[in-house]
Amino acid sequence: MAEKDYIQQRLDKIKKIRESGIEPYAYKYSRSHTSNKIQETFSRLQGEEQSDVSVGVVGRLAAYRAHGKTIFIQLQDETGRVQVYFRADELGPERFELVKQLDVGDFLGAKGSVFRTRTGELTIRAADFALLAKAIRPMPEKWHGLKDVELRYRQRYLDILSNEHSRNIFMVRSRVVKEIRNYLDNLGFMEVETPMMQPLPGGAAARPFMTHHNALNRDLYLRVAPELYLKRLLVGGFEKIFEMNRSFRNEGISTMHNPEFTMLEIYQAYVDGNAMMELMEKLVLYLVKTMHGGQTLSYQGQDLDLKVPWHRLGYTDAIKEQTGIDIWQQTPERLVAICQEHGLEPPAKAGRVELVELLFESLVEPKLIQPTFIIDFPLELSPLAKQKAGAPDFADRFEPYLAGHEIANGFSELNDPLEQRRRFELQMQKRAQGDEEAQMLDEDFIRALEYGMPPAGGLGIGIDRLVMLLTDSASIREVILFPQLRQAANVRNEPDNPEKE
RNA sequence: GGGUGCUUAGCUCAGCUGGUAGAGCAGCUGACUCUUAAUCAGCGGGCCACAGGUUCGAUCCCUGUAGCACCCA
Repeated sequence: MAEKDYIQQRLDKIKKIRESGIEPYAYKYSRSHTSNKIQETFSRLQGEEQSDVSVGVVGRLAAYRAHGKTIFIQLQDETGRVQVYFRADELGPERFELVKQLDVGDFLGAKGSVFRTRTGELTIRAADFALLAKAIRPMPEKWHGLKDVELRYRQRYLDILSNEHSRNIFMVRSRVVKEIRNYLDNLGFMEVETPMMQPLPGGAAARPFMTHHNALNRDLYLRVAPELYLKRLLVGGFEKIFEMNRSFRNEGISTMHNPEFTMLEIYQAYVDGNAMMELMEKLVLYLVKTMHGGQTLSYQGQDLDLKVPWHRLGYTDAIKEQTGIDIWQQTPERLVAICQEHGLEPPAKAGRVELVELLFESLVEPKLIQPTFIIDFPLELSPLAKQKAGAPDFADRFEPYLAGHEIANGFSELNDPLEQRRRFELQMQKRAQGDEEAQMLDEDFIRALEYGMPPAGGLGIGIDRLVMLLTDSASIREVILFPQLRQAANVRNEPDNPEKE
């Protein structure tokens, strides 16, 4: 049946219901038990036994089974489903007629005693009920749910109401975020909020979104990272801080990238990157234990063992393991040849470090299945990290990899203002040469460093990717409630008139 | 950015070598006072993503566009 006919049928029902003196969009209903509470509280009921108390439940009508003068429905609330039983002889003809006007998708409240049916299901025998909200569109298929990936993302409400798996992912996500806050709180970290709208987008190699503030008449950028503001707070004397919130990168969309994503950044004064590595591995192990009860995780058919300490492997050594070559001993021409031998096509103007980076991302990353910290990154790729002691071309920096994906990034924070200025200047040179991801010199940040920043370790964790691991999700879109999509071809409310009030 | 695939009823999906489309769920009508994807009988529902082309004739073949998915850079 055509969509408009469904809606017309429902509208006709609403008219009929209103004519009988009932408002189909109620204000409230008094609930005494959630669905799962019904199961817990009355599990002892046996045989013909019936509860002497009356309970009130609410939810969306999820299943409707009519048998002449009796009707069974299932109400779905956030905790699960509970069955409600309507009898014509107990409700009277008028009330029973209203039950017949109900559709799957409507919100209802019902009151009555609890009993167990012949088939053993705990059921509420409705003494009274109320329509709370009438749905005028048909729900997704009751058995298969909503399968169409595009619809699942565009109309996520349908996905979470009809697919338990999706619903569960977002409940896990919520718990992960909560447990992280808990964990850090217990360690004495303070949560802070720094600007998402920044005059200069700093803290990561990424292209920003730009916006404009009318009253100030100035361009602002959505942050690509909170890093430079959090470090200003270290200057200010806060010693253990974190921020867990959105950052924005104006880049491609993929199974691992959404333009807006959630990042946790943690900074601790007077420690170095090693302390942050330990914090990282212990935090993840804690989450896995809390969520899954063990120290292993199954992700996309791979078993990951999160026991600490995780493997540490040097950046250079990691490439050597995969290629057998010490990359720093090779000429750029030789590096291009090595790339090509592995089926890679380096961009024409790629310099030495870009070639090395390409080799690392293509040949090493996918092999890093079990938890591994890659350490000692090339300094040129790490403009905000402190040099490695005794190895000035390398940074005291690490990235943990799980299942072939980078899930965090951290280092001993560079706190030498002169060295930081030099690094920014190198970035600006790259920028002048056309590298749009190179970082911009932030004078205000340098000035803060000039007042003195304590030595500190910093760590940034991609929360979306972490949730992917913990929920065995193959795409970042599965763990973001409303992922960014292209404009649908057939949407009706196109925002060509955003001024409507 | 490149390649491959998908798009058919509100939803889940069939549709052969080109001959104007099917099922289940959902819906409507009727039967049914303990059902569990209730059952039984009947009925309705389609811009076959969109725009062109080839053809006597296109859901099907070709080209383009859009969205989505996967792979590659």
